[in-house]
Amino acid sequence: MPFRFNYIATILEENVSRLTRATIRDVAHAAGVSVGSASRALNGGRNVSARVIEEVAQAAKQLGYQPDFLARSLRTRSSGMVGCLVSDIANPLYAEIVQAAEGRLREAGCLLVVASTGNDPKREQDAVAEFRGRRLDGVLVAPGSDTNEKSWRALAEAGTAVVILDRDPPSSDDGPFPSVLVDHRGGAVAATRYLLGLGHRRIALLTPGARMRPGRERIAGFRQAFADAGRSLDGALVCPQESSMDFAYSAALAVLEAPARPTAVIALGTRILAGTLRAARTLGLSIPEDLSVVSVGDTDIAAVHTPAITALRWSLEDVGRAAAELLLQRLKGDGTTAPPRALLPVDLVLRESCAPPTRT
Amino acid sequence: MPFRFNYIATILEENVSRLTRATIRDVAHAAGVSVGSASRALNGGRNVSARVIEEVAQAAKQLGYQPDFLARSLRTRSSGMVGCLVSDIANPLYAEIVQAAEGRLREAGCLLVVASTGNDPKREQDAVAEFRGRRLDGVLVAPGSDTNEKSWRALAEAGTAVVILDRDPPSSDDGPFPSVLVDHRGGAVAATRYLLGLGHRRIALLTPGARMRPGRERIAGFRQAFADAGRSLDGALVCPQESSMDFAYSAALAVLEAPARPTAVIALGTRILAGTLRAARTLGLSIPEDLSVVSVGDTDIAAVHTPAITALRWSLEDVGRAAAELLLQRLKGDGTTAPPRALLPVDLVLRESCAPPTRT
DNA sequence: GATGGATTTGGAAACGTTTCCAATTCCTCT
DNA sequence: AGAGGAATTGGAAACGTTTCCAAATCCATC
Repeated sequence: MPFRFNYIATILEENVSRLTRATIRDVAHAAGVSVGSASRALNGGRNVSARVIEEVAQAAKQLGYQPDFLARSLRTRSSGMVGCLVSDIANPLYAEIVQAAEGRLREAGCLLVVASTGNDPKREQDAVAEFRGRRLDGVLVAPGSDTNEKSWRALAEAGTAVVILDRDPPSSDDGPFPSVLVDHRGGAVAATRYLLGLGHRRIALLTPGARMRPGRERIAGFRQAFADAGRSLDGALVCPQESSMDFAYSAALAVLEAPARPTAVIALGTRILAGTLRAARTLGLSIPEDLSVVSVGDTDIAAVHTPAITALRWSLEDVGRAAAELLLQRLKGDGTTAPPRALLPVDLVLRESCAPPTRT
Repeated sequence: MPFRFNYIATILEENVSRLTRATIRDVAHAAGVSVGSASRALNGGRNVSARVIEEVAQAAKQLGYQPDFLARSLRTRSSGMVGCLVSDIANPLYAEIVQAAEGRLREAGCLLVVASTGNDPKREQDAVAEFRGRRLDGVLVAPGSDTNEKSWRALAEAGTAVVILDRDPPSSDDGPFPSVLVDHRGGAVAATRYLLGLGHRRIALLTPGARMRPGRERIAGFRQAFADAGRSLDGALVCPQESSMDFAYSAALAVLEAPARPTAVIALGTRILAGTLRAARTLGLSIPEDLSVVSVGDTDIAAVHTPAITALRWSLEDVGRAAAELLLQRLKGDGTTAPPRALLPVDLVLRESCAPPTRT
């Protein structure tokens, strides 16, 4: 059928000269069918004859046809894009989650757009609005603060599927969102119980604060482990603090210089761990003889340090993938079922940084 | 004008009941103007009377109108989105770049979509095609391999603005892309010269290989510093190697156990640094007395280690921001000017891990 | 007050899809 | 062979914008 080839040649030539891509109209024309049929043939092939599918596929291939997702999205009201909103993408904690989520979403043909908020509620709300304007199909979000009502409201009103990353929505809000939670409480219990089991009684929990779910849960777990063991907890040993490096150092120093110095420390986060290790060195405390250390979060530093630091570990990859999964499920499903909730385990990785306390 | 308020009320009611958002048509109708005028009034206000602008703005506000970016993009052929393609977003190296780029792009009203390729050329090309299909305005990309012709071709044919992150396109290709490069060579020269100046003669360069620009440039800088000093370079001291943690450890071990063991090591990357430090510990070599160490890349480990490790540092934030800047410039401009090229400096951060070699 | 140009306006045509609807074709069964 | 239903098809209407074009209005000048 020379006609078709001529036609294709014509279109190709036009495209080259105009620097414009082939549209489905070109494909349809080249295949000698209507636009509607071409569309049907290209998508799934519901209600099209095999012949048409074949013809269209061939024409599409010859023209190098690539569908325009924008146009499709406009029509179908689904952009095939998902947003991820975290305070700081550069934070390895979030970076790995983003990475894993992107992987799963790509399998489903979704793109992931990222935005960091720098913990600014204003920017959080702006980003949600922006996402909404772009008709993103869903959002993975770790609000910078659990308690900012406005942000939660913005999410509720965004009208897209939402999955929360390791945060607790204010309980009262209308229909909590699906969420992926990490069992920080269980982890803290395990770590504390372990130290108690080694014989430690004065244990310091160095935490950047209880503003958000992870911190809250860890503190709760810490207390719970003491309660379970029938031991009373010296409240002063929970030390909420800022997490800047220098501050962590001086705070750790203060704790370790106290008259009844703790014999074990649970350090939350990279910075606090680093500050603690440095403080221990400054004071000439050797680990684990003079001081046992557990890191919450298994970072490079914990793994590489000498001695290697016992750490609580959870899979960020799982968090990301579970979040993507939940979201996809939400997008497919009718959304009428109760919001699902994934709780991911935390493991205690035993290394060399803990030992029974020496009597002094 | 009760008519208008009634109308607005009607639209709002419809929207609530249909769960559909107000369109520009609604706004125009509510304001009593044509759709065209409404559009003009909402964008910039070129060729519209002040009265119309006012009316439209008010109607838009009352209806909670939010423009639909998809529709706009379809019409204007510009999606306001930029892609970022790297091997691994979770790698802190890239994560920070992404973070910075996103910040700058947001200022310009662009969204950033990310994709990681896992160093798979196939996925790289797929992603470029996907981006193209979504009509992304541009791409920031760090190809997983400098040498894969196909990937470069895919980029060239993508028809979008491209900015390369710290990679060298094959020289011959048609019109190289704008790029943001880091002066790894200069950094390597500085580090090597510094060690030579301290009196070191046997210096090992532990590198994950020369497959990509950063490695190549560092090796070149290393050689150059020797040449500049009029010293001959023992070729064996350049040790290309895989960068898995265990492998890095055993490789470092092998180097440090060699008969004429090097008195200084330049370690490229987190893993190799960690492996080197561990190997030194294993062999009972103390730093810096028995072994001087320079880290290429200023990571947590380098900064926190005891002794703190002297490191080559460059600003990932600058890389990200410069890349975004270049891309935006490219998007605004006619693109006819020569592709710009940003070269970012590398600094040697002096810490405690280097000293003159002891005569043994 | 008519003339002319500049400004503002409304209507409609894109942008590239998908999907609805009616019309056509194709089977199968009487 | 004709009827009836299922499958396929073409044409057109959306989706929500921006932008083009021609018509209408304005304002100053003659």
